[in-house]
Amino acid sequence: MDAKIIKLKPILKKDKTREVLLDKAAQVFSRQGYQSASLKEIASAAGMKAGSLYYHFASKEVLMIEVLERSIKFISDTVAEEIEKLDDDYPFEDALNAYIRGHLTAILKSPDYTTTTIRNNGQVPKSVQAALHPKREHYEQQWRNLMIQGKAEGVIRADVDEQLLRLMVLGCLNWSSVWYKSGGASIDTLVDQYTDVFLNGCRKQGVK
Amino acid sequence: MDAKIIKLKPILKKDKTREVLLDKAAQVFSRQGYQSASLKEIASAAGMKAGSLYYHFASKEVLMIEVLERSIKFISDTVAEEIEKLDDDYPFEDALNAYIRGHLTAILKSPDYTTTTIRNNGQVPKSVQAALHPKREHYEQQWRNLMIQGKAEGVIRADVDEQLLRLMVLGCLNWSSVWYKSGGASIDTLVDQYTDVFLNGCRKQGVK
DNA sequence: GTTAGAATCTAATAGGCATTAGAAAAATAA
DNA sequence: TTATTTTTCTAATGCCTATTAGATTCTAAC
Repeated sequence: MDAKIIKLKPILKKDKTREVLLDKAAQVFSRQGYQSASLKEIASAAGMKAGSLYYHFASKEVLMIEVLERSIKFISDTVAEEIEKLDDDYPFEDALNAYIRGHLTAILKSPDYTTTTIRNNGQVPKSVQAALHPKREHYEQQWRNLMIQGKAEGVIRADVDEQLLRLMVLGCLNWSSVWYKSGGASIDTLVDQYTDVFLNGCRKQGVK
Repeated sequence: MDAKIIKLKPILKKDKTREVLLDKAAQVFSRQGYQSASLKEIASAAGMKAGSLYYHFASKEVLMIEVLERSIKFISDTVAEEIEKLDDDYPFEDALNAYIRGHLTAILKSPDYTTTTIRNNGQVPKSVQAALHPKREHYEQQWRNLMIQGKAEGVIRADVDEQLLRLMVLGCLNWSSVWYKSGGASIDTLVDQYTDVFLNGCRKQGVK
């Protein structure tokens, strides 16, 4: 209780190993799903035995929670980056495009973490679901605010329910991770068509 | 090898039990996912022991395959019903509405079977996935044809990719099963807004 | 080189799982 | 009733699982 009050540089190997474990866990969870992913497989992908994993994470659940937290943060951050690229006083159309671009980029470019979030939506223990709820809710609120902006600006038609619209867009985006294969259409192509169709519809003007 | 050539009425209890088992399996699979659904739970929901299940189904995989086959057939049939309600020479817009109504009705009104299909998309053994592929493909082809009709009629804009459009709509519909709670918005409300937004967009005419 | 702590491994626990073979029971037919 | 077939149960198989405690090895500071 005297000297050595300051303990600096606890840069341990531990932290790096944690990163590797989380990455491998995301990989395995996203491909196999929570239940059928085994700690043995995750550990061995990180070059260690299953038991050693418990030095870094208290349980499989805790590991999953951390993967999912990172996933949500990553999506949220990517959206924020896109928003920051806009000028101030951006109109709703630009904001929508930025949200779509951010969410889709995050999902499709780093699928390990984000696919874990999307695929394991309902199949994860309730305790995990509960732990994630606040962050999930916070991100969803941003989308709600976006729709409110659209209504406030008078861009979104009055007879379009903005809650449903939000769920339409997000469903469309999330489902992309189910079918998207890199090498096909570019993400930009998706973003532009999604924005265009949601704003203007697929129908040619002047028809009927 | 003489008389008794005709064996009629093999109406056994077996067939009814199979039905019950399939229904309960759909319920459990849809809620827990393939891997974490246990045959013990399915069997006990049908009032029997896990071992007895093997009198009716050769394996867990076979059981899952049959559930999924029924699910696809159910969705496909429901869509077909909606199409039959239309007059002959229906325009693309009506067909789109019928497809959306059929698919969504099937998904949301009988969620046990259909949610199994949607939730377990990537988390099921490859053998199961392979067994289902033909029926899945056949149903998807109907949607492709719908989009081709829209293009042929000149209703869908030239700069809208019809493959992407199909994936947008289906993603939007399928994702509904993730968030939809009976008691909220009616299915008809969803159908109408989905059709409207995909055809016309959410943007008010004349803005900008 | 000694020592302390960090990181990993070994080996065991306890439990769940799908699956199977044969006994038992239930339903049906004679 | 008896005989036969259909259906279910029992009990065991072997395998895989998450988790734990303690021994072991590795790392870094002195």
